[in-house]
Amino acid sequence: MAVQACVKPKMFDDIDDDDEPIVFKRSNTTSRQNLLNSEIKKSSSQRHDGQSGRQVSGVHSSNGQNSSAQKGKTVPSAKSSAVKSSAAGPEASTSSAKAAPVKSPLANSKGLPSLADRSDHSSKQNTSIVVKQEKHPIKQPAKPISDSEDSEDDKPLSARLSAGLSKKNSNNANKGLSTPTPSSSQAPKPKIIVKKSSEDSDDEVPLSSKFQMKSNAGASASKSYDSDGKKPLASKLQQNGSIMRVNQQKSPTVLNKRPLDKINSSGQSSVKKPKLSNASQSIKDKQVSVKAEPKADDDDHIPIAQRMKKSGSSDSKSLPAKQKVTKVVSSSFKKTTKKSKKVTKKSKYSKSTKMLPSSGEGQKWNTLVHNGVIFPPPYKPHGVKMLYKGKPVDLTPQQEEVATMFAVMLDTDYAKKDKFIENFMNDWRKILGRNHVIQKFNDCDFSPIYEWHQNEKEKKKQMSTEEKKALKEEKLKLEEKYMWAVVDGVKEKVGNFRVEPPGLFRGRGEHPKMGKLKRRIRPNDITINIGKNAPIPECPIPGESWKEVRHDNTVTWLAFWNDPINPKEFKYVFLAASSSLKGQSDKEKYEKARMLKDYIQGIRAAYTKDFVSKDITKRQIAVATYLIDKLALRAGNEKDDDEADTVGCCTLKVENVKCRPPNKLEFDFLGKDSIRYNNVVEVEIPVYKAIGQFQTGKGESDDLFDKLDTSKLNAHLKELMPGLTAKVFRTYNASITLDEMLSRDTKDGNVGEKVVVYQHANKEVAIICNHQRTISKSHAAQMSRLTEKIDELKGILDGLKTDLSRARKGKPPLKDADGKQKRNLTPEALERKIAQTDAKIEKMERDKNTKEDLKTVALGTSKINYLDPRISVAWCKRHEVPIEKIFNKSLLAKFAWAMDVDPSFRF
DNA sequence: GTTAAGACTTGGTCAAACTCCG
DNA sequence: CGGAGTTTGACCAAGTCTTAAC
Repeated sequence: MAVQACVKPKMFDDIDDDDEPIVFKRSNTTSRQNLLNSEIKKSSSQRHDGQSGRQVSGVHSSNGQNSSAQKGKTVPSAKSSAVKSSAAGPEASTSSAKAAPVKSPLANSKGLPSLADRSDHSSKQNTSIVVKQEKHPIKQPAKPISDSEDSEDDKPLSARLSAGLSKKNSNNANKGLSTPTPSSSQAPKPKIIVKKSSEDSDDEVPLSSKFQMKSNAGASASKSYDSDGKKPLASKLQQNGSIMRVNQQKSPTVLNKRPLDKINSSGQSSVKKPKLSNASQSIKDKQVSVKAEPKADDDDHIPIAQRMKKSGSSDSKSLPAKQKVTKVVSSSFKKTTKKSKKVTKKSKYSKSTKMLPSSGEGQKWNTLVHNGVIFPPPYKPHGVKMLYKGKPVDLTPQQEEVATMFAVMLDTDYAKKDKFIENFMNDWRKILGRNHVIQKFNDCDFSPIYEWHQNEKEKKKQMSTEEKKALKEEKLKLEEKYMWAVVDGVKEKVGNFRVEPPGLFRGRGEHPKMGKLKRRIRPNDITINIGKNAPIPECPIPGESWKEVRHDNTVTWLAFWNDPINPKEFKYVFLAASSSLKGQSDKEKYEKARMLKDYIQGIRAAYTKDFVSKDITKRQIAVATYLIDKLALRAGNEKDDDEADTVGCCTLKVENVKCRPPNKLEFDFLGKDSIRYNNVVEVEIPVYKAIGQFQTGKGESDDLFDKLDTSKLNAHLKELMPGLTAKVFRTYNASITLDEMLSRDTKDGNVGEKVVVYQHANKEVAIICNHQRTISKSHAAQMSRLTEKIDELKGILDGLKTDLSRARKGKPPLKDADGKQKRNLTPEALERKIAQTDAKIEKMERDKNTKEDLKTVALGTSKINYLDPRISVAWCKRHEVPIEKIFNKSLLAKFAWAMDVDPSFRF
């Protein structure tokens, strides 16, 4: 039973072979196994969860481990899946089937992206440690077709399916690199590894990711499906927000949550090690240990709501029926697990733990090796002279550099803003010197530089493909060493290893500092954080040196410098999103949100009660919490005067909320990034009244919640549930909405139709979170082009219909627009053509509507930050939708930790 | 209890890369 | 092959939240 351990050795090969896309499928067998695996995993991972992965294996995260195990078992099923698919769903199968063949060829060449990669990595890594390996090939069934990604939402477009195949194969590519190292826990000595990796190129696959695919996963835990559990907030739905909300309402539920019951069932005591659910658990544990022992026991002070949950909470999920099945097995596994765990533990347990404060110290890593950061190249003067009062002006390179920064922005809105110009001129004047000929902005003519720049851009564009490629390779060569770090022996991608180049600050909204010169950052501005025994990165600029070198393993940053615009703030260099460090905290974030599911009822009941509390502070907290819950508002920290004037819940001003009798509220304010939030919502009468009370006697620009700020609010939330803060509600509401919509709206159908359901849910979440994007400049043109095309098709359709009726009477078709005689077709052929044209028109209209519909909605943000990827992965497995249709390459890498979730997982 | 510092997540934009289509 | 359209990923700003300091 080494199960946990890890490794999955050579999957790579296997995978490669297949190349096919991965479809998740679940078969009974599989599921069982999954369960098992999951259990295992859980136990192991969970517990340490934080650390789990890495430590244990040394290499990867827990996932890895599991995966291996699973793989073995799983495989069979997987394979079958392919087959099955056909059997299974009529339509679906077709698509998949089709796809598969096609793809494979491609695949070979490139390899499957994500999966392959992952596997690869894993294998390598594992090696080191390895415990068991089984390899099996997991195969992946058919590849998906990529559908066209269209985004259509609502409509069933059958069409889309067809589209595509393609696309994404390319992704992959990477392969190997991984070099994983063994390392593990303690020993830090990685270097070797590092290098290797670089070779590989790219892969981005995070180690952790590697595994994945399997189907299984923590079944037990996951299971919860409950319908009851989720309770939707009625709220969201209800809103009708003017913005665009759909109105749906789901009121239902909420009422009771099953929590209690379920929870209990699980039986926690035993839980401890064996299966923790994950993060949440870990969190709990930590807390407990740290501060709280007491807590656990005494609930007294804990709010009711909380208490309910206490016990079971996280585990609750696990319990359900499914387990039973598994159980037997599981038990045995557990044992194993445990053992292994122990081992593991030793090594790492302490280590990585996440950041939860409680757990002792927040150590994030044991060894950290990296090469520092790379600086932008020095400025190269172009010598193009700008005009001042119509005459060319000589500028020093430094002066020219700043002038050029402005010149290249001539065609942006920034260049037209007074504040921007003022700040720019102030900083530029400092460089020009007091007596410089250039004094007034209005006498400046930057156009020669602007044109020079446009010209350069054009030249670049005109370069041949080879030239571009060569340039790219050169850059890669230069940057390669900075792209990776080795954390506890595992090679991980670095996120932003390039130091920000100098430029003019582009604040969003009406930022008081826009246009200020963001000066060049030098080594002397940079603090490096690296393992104690690791070699200190060489400073890339000869003759200069780092400001400081630290060895702080309680933080995750590799380097930082003070923001030149706001010296009190820092710019950090972190690992990429695909790293296991980030993955772990991501997972913890979602586990916390899932925990909220068990408390939410109590919390809602509590704040509802406080809407009429005599204590005004309580009332404000209640109403604010309600708004955060129902409208997914952000907390709203206080801001300084030298920042854009935006607000969140706690900083709402009286003028931002208008009461619309009888019980509606209109919100209108600028939120994060100065994105406008404008929504009319129907609220409970007590809330409506309370808002009115908060407004009375205040001026328009006074704070609506004068007794409140985010720290008070969060302190209160923490009393309701451990670790609860305002932002958790956004995550919770987004994920629960996705989960519910998917389970409610997914119908039998082909892959394309299912993807539409997903996109529709995704859009709903984006609307709830107010994720907007600016309408593309060419939107109007694109729309009218679509309309034109549709009209053209309609004209053709009419012509065909005329021809058809003539043909039926035995007459020849009319001449076409050019006066040429058309071919004489049979009525049947014409009918066929008419049907085709009809379908085409329909699809285009759907596309057009979708496009209009989504012109201001950004779907990506919620997918990246708010939707628990396990919901998507499990849904894909349940419905045989290839995960690649939902997640692109980078998302697959980022969510590697979620890939082995059990198909029955529900948020 | 407030403020400040510090660390990390969230978010929109834009240009490059890629896909589609004629 | 070329251009329009779409998607991706880099970029870096702007939030949230915790903890340390007064």
